This record gives sequence, C-alpha cells and structure tokens, in this order.
Amino acid sequence: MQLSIEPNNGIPIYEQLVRQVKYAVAEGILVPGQLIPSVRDMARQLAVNPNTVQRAYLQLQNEDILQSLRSRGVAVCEGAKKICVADRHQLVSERLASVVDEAIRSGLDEERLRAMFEKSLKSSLRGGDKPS
Amino acid sequence: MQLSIEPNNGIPIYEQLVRQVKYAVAEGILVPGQLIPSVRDMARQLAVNPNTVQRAYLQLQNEDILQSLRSRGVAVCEGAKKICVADRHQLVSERLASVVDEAIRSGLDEERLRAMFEKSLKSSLRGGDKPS
Amino acid sequence: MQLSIEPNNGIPIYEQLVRQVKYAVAEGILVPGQLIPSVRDMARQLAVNPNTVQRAYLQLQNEDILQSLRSRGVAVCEGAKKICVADRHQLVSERLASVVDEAIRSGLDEERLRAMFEKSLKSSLRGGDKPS
Amino acid sequence: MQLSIEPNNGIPIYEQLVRQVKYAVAEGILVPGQLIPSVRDMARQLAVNPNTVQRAYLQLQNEDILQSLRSRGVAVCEGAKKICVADRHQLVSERLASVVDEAIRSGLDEERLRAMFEKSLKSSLRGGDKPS
DNA sequence: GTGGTCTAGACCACC
DNA sequence: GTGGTCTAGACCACG
Repeated sequence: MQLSIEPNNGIPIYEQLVRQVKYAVAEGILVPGQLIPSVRDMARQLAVNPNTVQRAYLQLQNEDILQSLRSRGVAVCEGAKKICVADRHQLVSERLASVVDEAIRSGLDEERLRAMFEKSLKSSLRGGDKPS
Repeated sequence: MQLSIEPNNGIPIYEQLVRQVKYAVAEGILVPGQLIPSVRDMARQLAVNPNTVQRAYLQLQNEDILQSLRSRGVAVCEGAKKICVADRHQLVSERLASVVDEAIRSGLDEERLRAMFEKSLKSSLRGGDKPS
Repeated sequence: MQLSIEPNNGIPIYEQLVRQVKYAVAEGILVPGQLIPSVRDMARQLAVNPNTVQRAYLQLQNEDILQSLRSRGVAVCEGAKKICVADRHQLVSERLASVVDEAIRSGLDEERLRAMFEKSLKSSLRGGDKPS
Repeated sequence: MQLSIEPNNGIPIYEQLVRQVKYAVAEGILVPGQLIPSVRDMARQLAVNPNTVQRAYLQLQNEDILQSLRSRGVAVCEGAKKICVADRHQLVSERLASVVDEAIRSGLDEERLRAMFEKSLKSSLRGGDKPS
C-alpha cells in the first residue's frame, strides 16, 4: 500500500488520493475487508494535511468504496472492486470521448487523429511502468 | 465571429474565450489583420465583465495571436494562424497521450482501448453538434 | 520635410511628430520663418488623425518652436533652432543618466557597462543612417 | 524583502512590482524556493489592491520566476536567478543602445556623448542611494 | 489561511 | 470611440 502524490500538478491532492485508492482496489492491491491506514497515519506518511486525507476518505465512503468501522478504522467495502473497475472503465471512456470530440470539432481529420492515437498507444505500451 | 461561453463549467471564462479565438483563427474564421470586436463590445455581447474579456485578449497578445492597435482596436497578428494550428495540434496530442497512458497504466488492454477510441471517433463524426 | 511615424511602437504618435519636427529644426532642415504643412495636409500625408497632428503642433507652439500665423499657416519661430538643439542635448543627457543609474543600481559593474556603451556606440556609428 | 512603489510615475504599479521582484531575485535577496509574501499581505503592506499584486505575481509566474504552491503561497522558482540576471542585462543593453543610437542620429558627436556617459557614470557611482 | 476567478465601476491616454 | 490600469469587494476550491 504505497501511494504517491505530486503537489501542484493541477490535480487536487485529495483527488489524487481518491484515484490511487480506487486503482489499488481495482488491481486487487487492496482487498475488501482490509483496513487502510488511518487518516493521521496516511497524512504523516504522505506529508499532507490530515484534512486532505479526510476529504479523500469521505469521498470514497460516499462512493461505497470505503466504510468507516466505528473505532476500528477504515476498511474496503465488499462490493468495492466491482465499482472501481467499472469506474475506471467509465472514466477513461469519458475522457477519451471528450478528447476525440474536441479534436474532431477542431477540424482535425480522422486519419491524423488515429495516427496520434496509435503513437500514444505505442509509447505507453513501451514505457509502461514509469508512472511519474 | 460568434463566440459562446458556458459559465460554471469549470473552465474559466477568459480561458474559454482564449480557446475559441484560437480555434477561430486556426479555422480561418478570423484572418490576420482583421479587427476583432472591442473589449467592450465583446463583453456586452457575451454578457460578461469587460475585465474578463480584457484578460483573454491580453493572454492572446502575449502569445502573439492578437495585437492591440492603439485606439483602433485589437487585430489578429500575421503569424497567428500558424501558431494556432500548431497549438491545437499539440494540445490534442498531449491530452490524448495522457488519457491513453492512464488507461494502459490502469491495466486496460490494448484492444478494448482501441475499441473505445473507435467508438468515440464514430460518435463524434456522426453527431457533429456539441454534446455539451 | 519628410516625417515618418510608426504606430504602436509605444511612443504616442503626436510625441513622435513633436520629436521629428524638433529634430528637423535642430538640423536646419526646417529654418526659422519657414511654413510647415497645414494640419490637414500633414494628417493626410501621414495617414493620421488630424487631431493628432493638431496636438503635436499645439505642443510645439507652447514650446515656442512653432507659431501660428493667422490665416497664413504655421511657421518655425525665430529662436527655434537654439531651443531645439538645447532640448535635444538635455533629452539625451537625461535618458543616458537614467539608464546608467538604473544599471549601476542593479549591480552592473562599471567596466561591463562601459563595454556595453562602447559597443552601442560602434554599432550606431557604423549603421548610422537607417533610422527607421 | 522590502518593496516600494511610487504611484503615478507613469510605470504601472504591477510593472514596478515585477521589476522589483526580478531585481531582488537577481541580487540574491530572494532565493529559489523561498516563499514571498502572500498576495494579501503584499497588498496590505504596499497599500495597493490585491488584484494588482496578483497581476504582478501572475506575470512573474508566466516568466518562470515565481511558482504558486497550492494553498501554501508563492515561491521563487529554481532557475529564477539565472533568468533575472540575464533579463536585467538585456534590458540595460537595449535601453543603452536605444539612447546612444538616438543621440548619434541626432548629430551628437562621439566625444560629447562619451563625456556625457562618463559624467552620468560618476554621478551614479557617487550618489549610491536612489535619487527617486 | 492561501491563490484563482469574476464583477462592477472608475480613471487615464490616445486618436 | 479605443485599450490599459486600478480599486473594491465578492465567491470559490484547496489544505
């Protein structure tokens, strides 16, 4: 369970946390029932304001991915994995549609766009694991 | 020369203006040398504060897309079209790479991603009007 | 008597006119008693708003360089040359002092500044007459 | 970190701020990584509107001299010093060239100009304090 | 608390 | 009329 945040990359820190937890759940790194670090621990570990962690956990609870177990900590929900996988799918799908749409609306022709896509794809497949 | 803004869609108004002007220049709707509506006119037309328009124009001047002609108005620069086209190209390219990368890193396999892309493409090509 | 203005170079057009007339008088291109083009003619000739020419002539009259001869036109004053020469001298002196002062205050050392000066001097002496 | 502005000296306040920050960075008064006063503090300190300070900071961010750290404040960029030093150098160089050129074009002879320069230089070196 | 954005309205120089 | 600058005060997201 190792999260990493990049401050000032435009994406709010709490949002980065949310995404990474979802990712970990979708990948099976975090399994249902498992306790995740407390708000305080996580905040210390990431050198981040506890309020920020709290906010991320809260959002994840609202999406039924985490549940707070009174006085025991915060755990991954039972149905979490399914939600996270679907979530990820939908997120990518939405963003892809948005980019493609903007490109087409901007007058980029189909072929050039497809070429761009294939280039990005190759690039991502090659340098697969340098996520920073 | 008809711009439209959507308030409260997350993107600052001045940024929406910047993009739309760039788009219009890239498309040849605005041609080099042409005067664009004055700050006040544009503000009135869009029901927006003049300062907001001013800010957009200022940014476009910094990017050598517009130039202010003392007391005559604001005109499109000579080299503007080239800049805008390149700009748009790069923007789409970056965003596409980012989405693809995130998808791959999230474990989405190549084929499903390609399918998503083709679906988005078809959808955008068919329904030309902005889906908001 | 050939003036040239550059719009949008930061210096107001009327100020450019004032300077060029003074320059012409200092150089003897315009001599005391000589009539200069009317406001309308000058405006047409330079493709400039008549108000702008008027403003320049007015300022020059206030500095006793031009005088309006009722219904005959506008002429160069008797003492104009002396004034213009002194004026030019003072202007250069002031601007030079200001630049030097700012440079020194900015921490530039004496020798580097002198080197800069000599370089500018050489450059101006060589390419002496391309004033535009 | 003590800035001072003079209202109504022709140079916009935000521009004065930009210059003074650049100067401070070039001199090492502000070092990379250091947080500068918040927009609100600076505005209060200078008895100026926060928007005006904001504008100056924004311009400095565009020039890669400052960077905004989300909710922490505004800090000096790593490469800022180099940029500021080069900036200052170029600025002085340009203005000096412009004055010298105008002087030569006005018919001032080389020796008199050199004498003026030396005089300005001596004057600035003696009276080290800002003559307002 | 921070910076980012926006509105409303003012004054100025220039043409 | 134009653009450029400034003030005053508001709201928001973020930490």
